[in-house]
Amino acid sequence: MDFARLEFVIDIELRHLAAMAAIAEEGSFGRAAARLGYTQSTVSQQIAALERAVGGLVFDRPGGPKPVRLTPLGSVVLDQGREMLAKAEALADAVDRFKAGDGRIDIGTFQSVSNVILPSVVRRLRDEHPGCDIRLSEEEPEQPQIGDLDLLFYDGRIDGDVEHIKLLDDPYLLVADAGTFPDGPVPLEWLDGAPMVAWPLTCDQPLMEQAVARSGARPQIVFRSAVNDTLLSMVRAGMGSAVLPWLAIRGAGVPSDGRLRVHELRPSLPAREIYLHWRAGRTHSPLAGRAIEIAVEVAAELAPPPASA
Amino acid sequence: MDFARLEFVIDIELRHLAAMAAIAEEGSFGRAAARLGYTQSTVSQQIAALERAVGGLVFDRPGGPKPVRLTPLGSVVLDQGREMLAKAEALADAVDRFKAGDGRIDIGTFQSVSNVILPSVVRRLRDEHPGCDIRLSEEEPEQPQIGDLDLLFYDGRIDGDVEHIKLLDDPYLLVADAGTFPDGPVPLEWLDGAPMVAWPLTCDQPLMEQAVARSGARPQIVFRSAVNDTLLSMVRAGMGSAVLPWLAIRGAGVPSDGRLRVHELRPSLPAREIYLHWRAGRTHSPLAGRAIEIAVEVAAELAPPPASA
DNA sequence: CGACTTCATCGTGAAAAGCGATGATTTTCG
DNA sequence: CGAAAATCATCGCTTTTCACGATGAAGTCG
Repeated sequence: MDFARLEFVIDIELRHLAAMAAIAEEGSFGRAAARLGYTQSTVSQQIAALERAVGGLVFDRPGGPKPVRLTPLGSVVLDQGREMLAKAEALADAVDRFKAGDGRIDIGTFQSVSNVILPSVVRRLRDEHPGCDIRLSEEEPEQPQIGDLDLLFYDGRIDGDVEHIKLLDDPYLLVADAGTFPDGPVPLEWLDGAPMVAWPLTCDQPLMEQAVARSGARPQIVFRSAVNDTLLSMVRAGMGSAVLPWLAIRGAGVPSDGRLRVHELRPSLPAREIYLHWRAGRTHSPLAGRAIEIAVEVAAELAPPPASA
Repeated sequence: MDFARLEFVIDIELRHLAAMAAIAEEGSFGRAAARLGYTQSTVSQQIAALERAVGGLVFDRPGGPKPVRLTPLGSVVLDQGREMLAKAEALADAVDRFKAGDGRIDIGTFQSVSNVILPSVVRRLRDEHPGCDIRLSEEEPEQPQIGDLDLLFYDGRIDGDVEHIKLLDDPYLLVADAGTFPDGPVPLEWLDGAPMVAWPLTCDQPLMEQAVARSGARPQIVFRSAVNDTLLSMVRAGMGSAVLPWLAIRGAGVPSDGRLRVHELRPSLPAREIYLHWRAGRTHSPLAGRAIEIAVEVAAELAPPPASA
């Protein structure tokens, strides 16, 4: 922006333009003053200041009961001034809308994480703030970056200057074709050597597989895919079992699936933790603040009973 | 205009928005202050005032050498604020252009009056101010009205609250077919009973005809038209003579015409007076002021020698 | 931990805003 | 023609705001 060009405009005050507009409509300094809640002398001085700023008279004052009239310069100033006032009103409106919670919010979501949570959050947010502009981005770099996002869902901690809140613990469960294992909890060691399908080694997946390995079981990963439905189809096809977080299983509608069985693991694996992140030290928009609250609510409602299957 | 909506916006100053924009670009209050010619503490207080006005922080100040960043609210305010600043610049530009003489001017001209003067005035005005917007209107009510015109040419005085300047005396001359009269001045009484063509009875025409009548001569008006070329064609065709102002004769190119002769009248008739009018008490635009000067110049150059033919 | 950078705050003097009262000028009306 | 009314400008006056310089508080970096 070129600030040199603003040299004398900087002295123009919106108050003065508003006074000028009121005078132009009323035809009198005094009536304009009454309308604006000033005294006549104040308005007189405001116009004097404006005329000093633009370097010329903006009204001809005939004196007596004749209405004042815009000078040609005054017409120019008022034309442009009205546009400035319109922009000022637009600013006020935008600020009001922003405070009311409308506005834009950028949310990052990664991988299969929160394909259950996020839709509910978006739904409630849109219901509360029909005018809001919600943007989602699902990128998957090596290290998730908060970048310019307002909020970022991720199943793990993020380094950088970031604050976070844990939304829920998402326990790992075993999904297997009916008949593979007897109903009920499955000991972790049964997975040793078992054919399994699994997610790619991103996000929490490496940690989970390390936990399995630490228990001594060495399953045989026969297929990796990030697509849950594909994995579950493979399970149904007898290709192998899968250890998936509860959210992913629920999201795919497994409990109502005839061929699939869901088993708890014994001992249970460390649950995947779902976090919501945002940049530290940044002031939230009202919308972002509300989104965090909603995400916590949704997570609480979704939270699996500690030990049910 | 709705002034109630401006309640809190009225407290926003362009200075503060300019400071905000500079800070957003520089990333620092201090550098922005240096750029704007303020001290850091002043800029700090300006932003504080702006934040008071919009009711929320517009920058996050991380402290230390980290650059300050816009809050979400700040983004909203700055987006709108930049538009306000752009309008402010537009105002400054418009005022500058106006002062430089660009802008609009409305000029009224009546009847055949000033079909010689006005083109030269317009030409010079346009040469000096290529960007100017010149509007001419040629209306002919019973009483010419200044209305919203900046300038009004008329061959007589106008009542109302009007100032004026006399541009020139436009003497009446006799135009006749070659051979009708001997070369040289023609006594007014020779017109008694003579066939003549003439303008309609508007503007100065009635006054002129009354002057002729007062001299005792009673010419016979055989045709009236406001179109000079038509009148002169009739003179050429032997239909009759014409008493026309010098400007009209000059405008039609008569002196270079083979069949027509131009005679002075003895005694001469009171010259038609060409005035330029404008509303009293109204401040001129620079363009209007210059137009008046140019009109006077043009008139002076056109002024006929007192007694030549 | 100390040097450095950054913004906030404090105190001060000057400037300006806004007010009420008064003045000057013009129109209107008796 | 003169009195009344209406209008904007101006003059003190008080309160607020502006801008400054100096100092303080908080963070980063070596």
